Formats: sequence, C-alpha cells, structure tokens
Amino acid sequence: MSMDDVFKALADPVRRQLLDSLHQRNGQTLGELCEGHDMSRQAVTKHLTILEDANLVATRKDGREKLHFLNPLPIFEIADRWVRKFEHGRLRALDELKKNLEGKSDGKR
Amino acid sequence: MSMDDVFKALADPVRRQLLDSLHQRNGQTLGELCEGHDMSRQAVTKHLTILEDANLVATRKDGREKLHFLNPLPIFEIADRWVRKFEHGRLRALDELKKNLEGKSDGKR
DNA sequence: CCAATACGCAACCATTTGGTTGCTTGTCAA
DNA sequence: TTGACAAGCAACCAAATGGTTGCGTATTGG
Repeated sequence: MSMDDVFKALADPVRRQLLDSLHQRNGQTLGELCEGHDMSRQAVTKHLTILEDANLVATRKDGREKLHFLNPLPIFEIADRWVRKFEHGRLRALDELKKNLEGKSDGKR
Repeated sequence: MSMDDVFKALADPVRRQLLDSLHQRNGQTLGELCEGHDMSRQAVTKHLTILEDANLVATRKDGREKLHFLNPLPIFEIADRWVRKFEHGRLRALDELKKNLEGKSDGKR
C-alpha cells in the first residue's frame, strides 16, 4: 500500500465511482458493484483489485459471494500530508500566484 | 481543469516531485526543474504540461526563460471535497472495517 | 444430484502513457 | 552580428493500461 498506489487508484473515474458506491452502501458483492457500469464483470474486478492493492477496499468471502468494504483511511492520510504540506499561505495563494505571473523579475530569484 | 485532470496529474511521482520542487522554490525555469531528474528536458516538459492542464502550475515567459509557479488551490479543492465526503465516522472507520471483515452476515444486508 | 449462480484465471487486443531523438525557434551577450 | 543558450515541436518507440473473450471452479438452491 504505497502512497503511489493510492494516488494511482484514485486517478480513475471508474474507481472513484466504485468507492462512491461503497460509500453509499457498504459490503456490496462484485455483482452488485458491476450494476450501472457499462463494462464486463472482469473489467470491474480489475478495478477492484487495484483498489484492494491500494488498501482502499477490503474484502471478505461469504459463501460464493465476495463482499467489498470501503476503507477511507488512506484517503485521509494522503489528504492530511498533502494539504498540510501546501497549507502555508493557503488563503493568499491566489494573490501570490497573480503577482508572480504579472511581476517582472520581482527580485525573489 | 476537470477534477479528473487533477487526480491524474497527481498520480505520477515525477509530477508530485515537480510540485514539491516548486513548493521549495517557486518560479523556477524549465532547466532548473530538470535538474535532478534522470530524464530528458522534453520528458519534463511533458509532465509540466500535464500539471499546467490541471491548473496546478502556471507559467510566465521571461525573456528566453519560462518560469513556473505552483498553484495549490486545486489540491485544496479536491482534498476538501473528498475528505468531507468520507468524513463520516472517520475515527471509527477502522473499527467498522474490522467488524465488517470478521462479522458473518451481520444483518445490515 | 445437478443446474444455475458468483466469481477467478489467463490470453489477447487497442489505446494511452512516458520516454526518446532530431531539428527548429527565439533571445541574450560577447 | 553571431554563437551559445533556453525552450518548443514533432515523429517515433516500448511498456503499461483498460478493456475484451473464453473457460474453469466452487457454492447453492430446487
């Protein structure tokens, strides 16, 4: 579950939609998660595997069904780290950017 | 600057490193940003273009140099939306996940 | 028991991605 | 003015991605 895996897992709209679906109703089976997606079951399986590898989804087998559960913790971790990193001057960020784009060799370099 | 563009832009370690570099020192030229990356200038240019398309980096031409500036706002927006969406039960998320994985047909379905 | 259901596995394919090289353009400085 | 430097453009390539199909396996309900 490297950080890169989480970023890459989140970079696909289908996978984000799968997370959304699990957020609405947790513990869905593979078949249920396939509904509404215009692709084969195997394609959805591949996406779910990527989400599992990123530790965003955990599974449990129940009989012949496979239940999927959302794990939002990696999302929180990444958000924390990345937001905190750039937090400095969050409010003034737009102003600073504007000035930088207008300013001609403003001396900061 | 769709949300998908931002996610995809952040999904590559080279691009995240470029954002880091700009965070350390804003307004770097293309040549400066290339230093320390074991790839051609053109490869870095492509990554920077993706960051520009995602509105994470803005540029200004200064003579024969091109200056690059970080725009952290899209990161904040995405973090806000996604963290808020899954915020519910953030603290208990891990416990709930554990129980779901252990529990056999806990009746919620 | 056995047929249907739910899922797994693997080969295959088209497109996208991430990189390269070669050449061109524009700007500065000696 | 002209050579060197910074960056742009375009063609090309290998590998990863995202999808497909066909078939195999295990579980369950009638």
